Amino acid sequence: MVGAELHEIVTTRLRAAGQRYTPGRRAIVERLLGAGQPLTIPDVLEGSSLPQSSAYRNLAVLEQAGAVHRIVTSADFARYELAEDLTEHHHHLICSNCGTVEDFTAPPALERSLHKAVHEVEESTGFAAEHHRLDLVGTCKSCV
Amino acid sequence: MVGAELHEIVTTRLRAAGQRYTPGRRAIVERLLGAGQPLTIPDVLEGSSLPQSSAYRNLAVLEQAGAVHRIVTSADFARYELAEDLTEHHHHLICSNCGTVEDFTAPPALERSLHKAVHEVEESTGFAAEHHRLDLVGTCKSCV
DNA sequence: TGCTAAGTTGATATCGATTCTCATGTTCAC
DNA sequence: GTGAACATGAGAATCGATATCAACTTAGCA
Ligand SMILES: [Zn+2]
Ligand SMILES: [Zn+2]
Ligand SMILES: [Zn+2]
Ligand SMILES: [Zn+2]
Repeated sequence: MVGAELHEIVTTRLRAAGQRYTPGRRAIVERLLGAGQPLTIPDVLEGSSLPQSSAYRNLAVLEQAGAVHRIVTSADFARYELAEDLTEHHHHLICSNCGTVEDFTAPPALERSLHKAVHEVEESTGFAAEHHRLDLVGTCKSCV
Repeated sequence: MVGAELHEIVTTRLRAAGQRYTPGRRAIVERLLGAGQPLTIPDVLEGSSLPQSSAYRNLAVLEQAGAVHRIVTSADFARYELAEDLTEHHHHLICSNCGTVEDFTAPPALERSLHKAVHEVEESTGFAAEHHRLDLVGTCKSCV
């Protein structure tokens, strides 16, 4: 997905939610796009003149519109990334020491196995799964 | 795992952390054992005379001692369950509507596939995984 | 059984990430 | 251009969770 295309999709999704794609929102989306990993609010604000309250509000709006996904861990701050259908399906490596979150892509065989299991669980429990979430919790490279 | 055995293990773990297995802590462990699904603090307090501050403190102590596991979702309250090695390895069905969390056990083939993938990811990224976490997010049976 | 150190309790105060408020600024539609 | 609707940003408010601290229990020893 190239940048221009991304912004068009975000525009469409915001419109559908009765909202506008303002420069502040675009700045947030671009920062998330450039980061390549989920960012906290302080990360998003760093070196920017964006007010904190606007960052919180706009990330919430973008999440409601389906353009951004919020990741909550046991760390102090939540993290945000572009919605999966704007990037690609992936999972997370969560460092229990420093709190950083990295992306990783699971082997196709595992994804197939997952989809099959999701189906089985739906059948047997009556739970309607919207998506699966797989995290590996441990220690990241830079925390040794 | 039968109750008596469980309490012995909890006692041991608390001792190792320099703490005691008091009646209040035991009451919490028994409630978690009886529930069979992760409970919020209000759930734990319901119909009990346990003060809120003690519940928070003791659940934190039990978590540090490795007897209890804390689950954080996007719902208002965190949830607590007995540590996996006191029950059995399992995963969670998270209702995005009402916030409840149910346990489910993944098919052995999936767990094998997972372990293999975890190993591969560790090799390729340098991340040291302590455990994996698989959640299905969707709508529970009672939320239709 | 007393004694003391260490741990625990519970009411309350405090914290801090996030959300809410509202007056002002901006944008879109007609 | 005008008005309605939406967005902004500074600050206040919210609220789950944590810290505080004096009073209470317990464990271990003499
Ligand atoms: Zn780390
Ligand atoms: Zn997947
Ligand atoms: Zn539900
Ligand atoms: Zn598993």
